[in-house]
Amino acid sequence: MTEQNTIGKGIWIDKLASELLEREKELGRNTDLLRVESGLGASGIPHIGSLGDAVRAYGVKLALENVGYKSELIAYSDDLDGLRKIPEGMQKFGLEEHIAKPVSLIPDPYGCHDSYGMHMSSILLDGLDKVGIKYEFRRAVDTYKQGLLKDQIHTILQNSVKIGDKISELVGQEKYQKYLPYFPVCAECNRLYTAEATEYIIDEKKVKYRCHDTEIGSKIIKGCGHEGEADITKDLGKLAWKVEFAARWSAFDIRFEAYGKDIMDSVKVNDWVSDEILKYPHPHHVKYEMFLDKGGKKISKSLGNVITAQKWLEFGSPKSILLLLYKRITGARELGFEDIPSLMNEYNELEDIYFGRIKVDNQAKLTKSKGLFEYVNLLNPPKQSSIHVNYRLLIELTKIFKENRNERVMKKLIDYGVIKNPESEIEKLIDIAGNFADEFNEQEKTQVDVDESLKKVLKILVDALNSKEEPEDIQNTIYQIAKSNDVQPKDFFKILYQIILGTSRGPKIGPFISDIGRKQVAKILSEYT
RNA sequence: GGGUCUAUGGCGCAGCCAGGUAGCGCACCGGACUUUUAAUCCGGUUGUCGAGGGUCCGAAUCCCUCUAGACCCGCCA
Repeated sequence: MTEQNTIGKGIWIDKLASELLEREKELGRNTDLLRVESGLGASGIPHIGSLGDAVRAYGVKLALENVGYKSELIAYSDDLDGLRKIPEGMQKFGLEEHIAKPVSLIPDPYGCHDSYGMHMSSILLDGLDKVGIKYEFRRAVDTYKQGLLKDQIHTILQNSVKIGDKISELVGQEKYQKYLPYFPVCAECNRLYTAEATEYIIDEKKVKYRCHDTEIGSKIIKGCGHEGEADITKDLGKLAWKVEFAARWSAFDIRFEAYGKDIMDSVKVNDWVSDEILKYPHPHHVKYEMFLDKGGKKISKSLGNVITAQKWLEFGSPKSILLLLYKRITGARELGFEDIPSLMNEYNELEDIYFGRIKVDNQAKLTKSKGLFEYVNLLNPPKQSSIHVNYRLLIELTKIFKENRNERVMKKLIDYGVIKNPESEIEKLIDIAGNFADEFNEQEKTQVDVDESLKKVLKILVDALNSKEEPEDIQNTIYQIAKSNDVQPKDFFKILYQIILGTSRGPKIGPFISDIGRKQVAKILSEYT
């Protein structure tokens, strides 16, 4: 790669934006405003993957602006989605009766938002706010209530036979050859999937439906038997996913939307519907892999399996999230909180490259790294480098110091020569590193076996620590005590680490004991004598 | 049935999307320091880049075929 053919800042986002622009030119569409869209689920607790969808779309918006176009991100919450499953940890709220109702019609069990759906969406929006993403928020419930999609719904229902056949051909799903791709909300019981629409009365813009028992997953949802007609311009209902995107793209004039591979088939159908039925050239796409939970690791157990932005931010900076999401788009990823430390350090490395403190010979890599750094800073990079402290070092230090943590870790960092003066920037890092240490420190309470001879030796050490010994001598003292009492120093040190740190290794023990405080250590050790 | 991704030292991974010196962490070996543990620091070893073919001056990277594994869709959204 040379200077002249670098697109934008040189990363995949720029390439995507340039593909998009090329396509728009070919189509000859107006490019005054290029809208990008991201969908938010509102039926469950938003995973960092849902955040990723919006963050990446925002990246494309930035890339478009960077080359002189106006762009806007629509964050669309599908809060007409029906509640199908009660999320982990929410069984206590008695949501059973609301199963199959649109999440925007279910009261917020936490009582802080106007509905269950809004509560969930807000968690995601809060995450976006915290990492600095700007967006225009729209809700499905308002979109349908205001009839913004009524023309598209009308066209789709008029062509339902053609669409049903095409869905069957493209993805092998035959359901829509029988039913309309539109689900009214039952006027009697407020449920969504139970109302089956069989006929569209074109002149009246109404669908006929009957509320019957239906199966979701392995559960049977009882319908109320109501038969009625729903006005698609007024009454509540929603298009099936296989056609809904297309309606929205056309109505909102969306030019770009990324999607996860799990909805690949839906996108395929929607592209066709958009192009052929609604006569709106579908937006440019990029497909991404889903984030998977780490297999076989215990880390998620205490936390539930959901990695939310909020939880991530307890342990890592907003930039670590942006780095995760902007560094690449391809490739299946197993993701866990244990990835945070390397991302924190990787950001520092990028910053060093950006400010020329690390030399990179390969011009292409240099351009890419700099570009990535700019995107992680949302194309508003800092003027000066921040102070860098290795995040893993911070975690180790915060493991050791639990009391007066900030002050003592800061002092250690100054001792080590990592920093010169206490900095508020570093204070924040110590806080989150401390959170990480507290949450993930393997408190395996390894049963420390202390036999009689060891007890004796420990007692001698406790006495020694309680005397007025100089800290410099602690290391030697321990060694001497072990040796003169026929205990292998190796074993003795190991036992000490186990008692003090809960691990079998650690920092040099003499200075370490004086860091914690001799009296304190003596007290801990005496419990084993 | 349809589709996507992954395969790189002993282990875990980066590099691939825009071809140009195969890299990192852990482990391992050696040295320094330490009164022999540990920690720290310095140095070092480890690779037919899953297999085969193609394009190219040049392929881990691009194209095709194959093998193995993971996941998604074929309820719903």
